[in-house]
Amino acid sequence: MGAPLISKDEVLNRLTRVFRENGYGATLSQLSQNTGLQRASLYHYFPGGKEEMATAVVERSNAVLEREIIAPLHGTGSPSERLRAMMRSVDRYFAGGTESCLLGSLTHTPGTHRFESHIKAGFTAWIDAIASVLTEAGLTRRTARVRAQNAVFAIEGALLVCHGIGDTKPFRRMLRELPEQMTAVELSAA
Amino acid sequence: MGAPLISKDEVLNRLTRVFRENGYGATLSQLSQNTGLQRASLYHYFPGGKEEMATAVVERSNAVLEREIIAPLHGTGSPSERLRAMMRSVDRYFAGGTESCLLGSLTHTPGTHRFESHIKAGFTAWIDAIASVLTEAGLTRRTARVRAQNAVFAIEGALLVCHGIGDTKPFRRMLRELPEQMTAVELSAA
DNA sequence: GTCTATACACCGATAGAC
DNA sequence: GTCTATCGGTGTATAGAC
Repeated sequence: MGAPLISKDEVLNRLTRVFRENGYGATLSQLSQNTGLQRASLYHYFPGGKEEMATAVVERSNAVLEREIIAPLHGTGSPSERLRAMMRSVDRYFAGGTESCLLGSLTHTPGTHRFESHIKAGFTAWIDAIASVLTEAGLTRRTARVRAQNAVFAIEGALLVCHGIGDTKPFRRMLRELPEQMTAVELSAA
Repeated sequence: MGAPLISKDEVLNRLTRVFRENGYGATLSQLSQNTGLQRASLYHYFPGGKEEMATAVVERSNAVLEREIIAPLHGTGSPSERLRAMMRSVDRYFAGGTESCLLGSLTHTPGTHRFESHIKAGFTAWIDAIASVLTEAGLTRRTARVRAQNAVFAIEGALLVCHGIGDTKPFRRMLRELPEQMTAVELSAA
């Protein structure tokens, strides 16, 4: 013993999986089993215990959100192409609706006041990036902001409800339909 | 001692509050504190322990959903009036976005496989009732179903995200805007 | 860097007095 | 119908050997 069994990055990957499924209610036993490390070894990597593990996970997760989901919004192509690219990333990130959102899981779990700022930062960055693209697409600032919020609500709600009813199809349908709805021209008093 | 301090219905009210906030992660200490009853007294009402408490709470909660939120959809008035009535009920039920959804909280909490059927039943009944009204409003069955799903996704997602970012205003905005969006005429290839 | 062993609090649940 | 007292199990966290 003494030689590291897996890299710290791989440890974080596995911790993330557990926190995504269980929120802050994840237990050290689960985290230990899923990493293959004993509890005491986890404390070697994270002396601050579960709180430090969750903090590391949510910070890295927000970085992934930035890189995998937000960055495509600032890429090349038309606004609606970039929105479709984001939806593909979202579909991949949530494994077609089978995997949960870490921020959502943490929001629901008790004892997560310590992560409030991370949760808020993640959701806000996502909404802001979408709003920026929609502004670029010609929508007013206010409409862009409203539709960006609605899009994130739709994704998070679909994820939750589809998990609850045990059917991921409506989640994927939603992802397909969203870009067109978001960029549609406004109807004044239909 | 011996005389009941509060009615069983009031016990259920208080248990519901705790389960809504904490999901199945609610502890007997919390349930005891919020009811004013000692743990052992809770076992008098619910010999099956926490599982029986949660079952009673979710079953009653689904009955409330049926009575307070679904029933207005089958009332009098035009379809869009009934949708607006439902949104008012939803706003009241979630206290303007400050209170959580029991079904949502249970969905996210570990150890809730026992409530899967209740969760699915609640969400499904809600979606079906909305779809029925939208069909009545002249939408095709398929469009009605899709928009009903989207409406519940939007409500649940807004509830979650608004809780995460600590601002309930987008939730209430969403409730105001939803009825018009749901009943709008379809645009073919905008 | 990994492990075994352990400390101590809280968990859900039960026994039994009044 | 309420309570105090207590059980066994598991929770997070730590000590210390190798």
